Amino acid sequence: MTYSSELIKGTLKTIILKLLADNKKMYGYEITQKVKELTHDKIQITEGALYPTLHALETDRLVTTQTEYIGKRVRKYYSLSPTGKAKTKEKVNEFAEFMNTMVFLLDIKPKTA
Amino acid sequence: MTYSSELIKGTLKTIILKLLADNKKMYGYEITQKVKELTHDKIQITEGALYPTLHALETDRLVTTQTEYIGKRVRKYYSLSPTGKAKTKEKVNEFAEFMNTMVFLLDIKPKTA
DNA sequence: TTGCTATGCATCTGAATCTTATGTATATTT
DNA sequence: AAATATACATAAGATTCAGATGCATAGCAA
Repeated sequence: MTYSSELIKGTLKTIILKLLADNKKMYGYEITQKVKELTHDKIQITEGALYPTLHALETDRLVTTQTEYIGKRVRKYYSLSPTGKAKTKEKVNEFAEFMNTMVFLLDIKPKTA
Repeated sequence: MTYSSELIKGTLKTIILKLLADNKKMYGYEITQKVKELTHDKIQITEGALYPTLHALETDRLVTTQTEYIGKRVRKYYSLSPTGKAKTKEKVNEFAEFMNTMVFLLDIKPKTA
């Protein structure tokens, strides 16, 4: 099962930033695998969504990059800049608030675990 | 304060369906005002987003419509069809699950009210 | 050794969904 | 009389994502 793609919209950037905040440096492919793993395949980040987003984060100076070679294969690592760290908190907080609003609007009962 | 628009993406249809599930029949303008009111202006539905969405719901047979005249002014009421009611539960549940996934992914602490 | 799968980067076309602007018209308030 | 609120709607443009495609290296199984 995968969430209908429309739900992911608007959260991708936040997810990526949060992963980078927790892992110091990660490369693109690693991010897709980590999200797959953490969400038990419920969220799959496609490459067509991932790379443009990473490039946008770089353009906005929220991440810095360093290229490494594993054998002959290129690997591009992304790390949060100080601005990026601040932005991450901001985006995560905003999403948390948004969730509270939606819980109220949609009258969602908390899970009795 | 208003949530950054990207967050709303993908949830608009769900919000509208849920409102109709709670209110039997509503017209477009009423929906925008109700959402504004319930969210204390944090979510604002623009007309450019609302009407195409309502028309899409009608095309998909999730809602039925009835036109009324208030004086000389047209008012178009929307009501959920049986299919629409089922779809509403489906969408709300999906969003609830999505939120659980995101809470875990983003490591969001529940609010201590 | 050949082919399949995984790793790893990237771009492009198209679809979906939203914002902003515009348009029309009636009703109410100042 | 003018401004604001109510009420519908569409159109152009921006954003953002999925799916397809492309290139290349690496590992594993037949």
